[in-house]
Amino acid sequence: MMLEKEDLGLSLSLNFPQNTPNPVHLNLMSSSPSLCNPHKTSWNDAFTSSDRNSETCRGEARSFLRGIDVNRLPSPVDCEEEAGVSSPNSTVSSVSGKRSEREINGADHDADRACSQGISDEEDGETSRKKLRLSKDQSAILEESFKEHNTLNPKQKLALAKQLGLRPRQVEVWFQNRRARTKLKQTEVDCEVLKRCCENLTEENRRLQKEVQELRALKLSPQFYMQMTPPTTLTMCPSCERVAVPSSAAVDTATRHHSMAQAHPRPMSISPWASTAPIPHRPFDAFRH
DNA sequence: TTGAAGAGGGCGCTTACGTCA
DNA sequence: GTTGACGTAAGCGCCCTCTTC
Repeated sequence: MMLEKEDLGLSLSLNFPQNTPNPVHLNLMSSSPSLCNPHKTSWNDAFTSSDRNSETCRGEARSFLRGIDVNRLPSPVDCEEEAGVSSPNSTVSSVSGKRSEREINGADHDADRACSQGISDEEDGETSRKKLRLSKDQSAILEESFKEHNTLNPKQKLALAKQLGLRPRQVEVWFQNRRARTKLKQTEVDCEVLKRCCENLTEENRRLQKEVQELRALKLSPQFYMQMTPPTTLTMCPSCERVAVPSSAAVDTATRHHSMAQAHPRPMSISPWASTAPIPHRPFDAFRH
C-alpha cells in the first residue's frame, strides 16, 4: 500500500545548486489534520463514508466470517453494552474507554478476550495472553477503512467491529498499530531521502573544496603573479566587481566600461592574500574613468 | 472566570505470539 | 522438529484535550 508522504507530516525543503538533479522536499508539517491534530478530525463525512463502507462490505464480511475460526461474532450484548453514549462533540466519550476497560472491567476484559478468541474461560484460566491473527479479509476491510480515515470515532469503531466480528478494542488497537506502522514506514522513507541529501551535499562540498584548492593553487602560481602588481595594489570596482590591474589593457577596459569618476568615488581594494583587514590602497589610478 | 479532577483518545515502548524460511 | 527473524496483536504508561463542577 502506498502512502502519501503528507500522511506523516514530515516536510523538509532543501535547495540545491543548479546542477543538483532532484531538489528534495520533505514534508515536516502535516497536511493531514487527523494526524497533525487527531482531536480536530471532522467525523461527519468520516462516518458517512464508514457507513458506505459498511454497506458495501457487509455482505463480504458475512461471507468471510464463516471462515474465521479464532474469532466469534460479537453477541448483540457485546455491542449493546459497548454502544455507550457519545457526547455531542464526538471524540470525547468512548465506547471502549481504555482505563475503564482495564481497571473497571478487568475481569470482563479477560473473559471477553478469551471469548473473542474462541477460548473458553476454562481453557484460558491463566492470564496468558493468546494472540489471534486477523484474517486477510478482516485486514483488507480494516485497510480500506484506514484509507478513508486513519482514526475512528466510537460509532465508526463499533460499526467496524460489528462488521468484522471483532471487539471494538481490537479495531482500536489495529488502527493504533496501523498508524504506528505508517509512521515508521514514512520515517524510513524520509531517512532515505535525508541520506541522499547528505550524500549530495557531501559531494557538493567536496567539489567546492576542490575548486577552492584549485583557485588557491592558481593564485599562488608564478604565472598568475606575472600579470599582477603587488598584492596590496589590486583594486576592484565596487559596481561591476571587476578587478583593476595596472596594465594598460585593464585600465582601458575599466575606462571603457563606465565612468568611474562619477559612479565610484571610492573604489575598494582587495588583496589576493585574502586579508580581511582593510588595505590601504594606492592612489586611484586604475579607475581613471 | 479560573482551576482542579475525571474521562477518553493517541502515541511510544514493549511484550508475546504466529508465521515462515 | 528446532530455531531465529520478522510481523503484528495487545498491554501499559504517559500526555493531551475536553467536559464538568
